[in-house]
Amino acid sequence: MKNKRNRLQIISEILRSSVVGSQEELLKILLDKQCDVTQATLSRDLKLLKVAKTPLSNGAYKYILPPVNKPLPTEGTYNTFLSHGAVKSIEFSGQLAVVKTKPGYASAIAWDIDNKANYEVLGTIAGDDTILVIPREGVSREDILEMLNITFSEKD
Amino acid sequence: MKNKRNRLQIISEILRSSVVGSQEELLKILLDKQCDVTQATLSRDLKLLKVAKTPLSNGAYKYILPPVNKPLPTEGTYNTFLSHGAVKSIEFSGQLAVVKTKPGYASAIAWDIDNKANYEVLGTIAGDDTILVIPREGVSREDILEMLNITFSEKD
DNA sequence: ATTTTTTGTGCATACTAATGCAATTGTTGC
DNA sequence: GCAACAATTGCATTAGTATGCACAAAAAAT
Repeated sequence: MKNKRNRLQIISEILRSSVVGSQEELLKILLDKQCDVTQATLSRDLKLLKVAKTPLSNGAYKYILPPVNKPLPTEGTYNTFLSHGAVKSIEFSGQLAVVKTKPGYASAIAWDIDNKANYEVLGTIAGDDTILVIPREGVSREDILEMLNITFSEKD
Repeated sequence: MKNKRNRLQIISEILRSSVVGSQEELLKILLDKQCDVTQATLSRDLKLLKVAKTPLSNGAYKYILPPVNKPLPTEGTYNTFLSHGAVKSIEFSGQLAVVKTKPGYASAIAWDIDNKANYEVLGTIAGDDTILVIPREGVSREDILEMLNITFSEKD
């Protein structure tokens, strides 16, 4: 077990900067960079990174990273979302989440959520002090909370 | 050789409206819709449509259509809704549909939907670039897509 | 109309990716 | 330190996907 996090980092850099069409191919590139793993591990890594394999116009395939590569499952950032000055509460009902903000802040916060949330959120609709968050199917309440905490854990 | 173009259209509606994780799975859904093809053909279709297979947070996989910014492989009278200049995407979660538009366009498009959709839609709520569409009970996702395509197929 | 070319498809198979299992290594709490 | 547990990986295998080839159907050319 060399260093997984480092390897994931290297993989993202490779995928961001070149066209890789198969795991075997990526395997060789990694070997050159002193990362000696098997295809099995690579498959798991790519799953973790949510890398998609997509067809190109030229008939080949390419692995692509998800649009906004969020900080991966980093540890302990709790309640940072609720610590955000403008956010008052978040509650769930059924599949939906409702975020309450200070008056006037809803659109701004909603915009942040829209732009920083990658997979979990389908869309948001903001009033003046209320945001309706529509999670993607299969996304749990915990997933949403975690996403919000990570999203709002730095600066802003 | 039934009708390739029609099949591609059906495939994209299926992929837009549900989570499909393998070609075999898609094959079965297509069979229900009187599209009887083999996995080989499906693989070619997906390549043509540039459909990517991507891992989800929940550990499963999903085929996803490319973002609708480029001219789809020849377009007839299909996908007219998504071809609408201001409409960026439509996705579903649970009973709800979420339409993304260019900034500022949501209300206008929502108004169109409200007024032109008779039975299928109970109502819409629009933010700035997001519309929440609430379908009537018993209306399927594909019904919604079809309704939108028809609704937006003329002048507008 | 007949030939030629292009397109669409299935079949079989090669290729590629995902994963159950077990072994190993790292972590945590006594 | 040591037991208990969690994380990471390889191996072997299965599951899943892509494609060469051949043929049929459609379209285009003559």
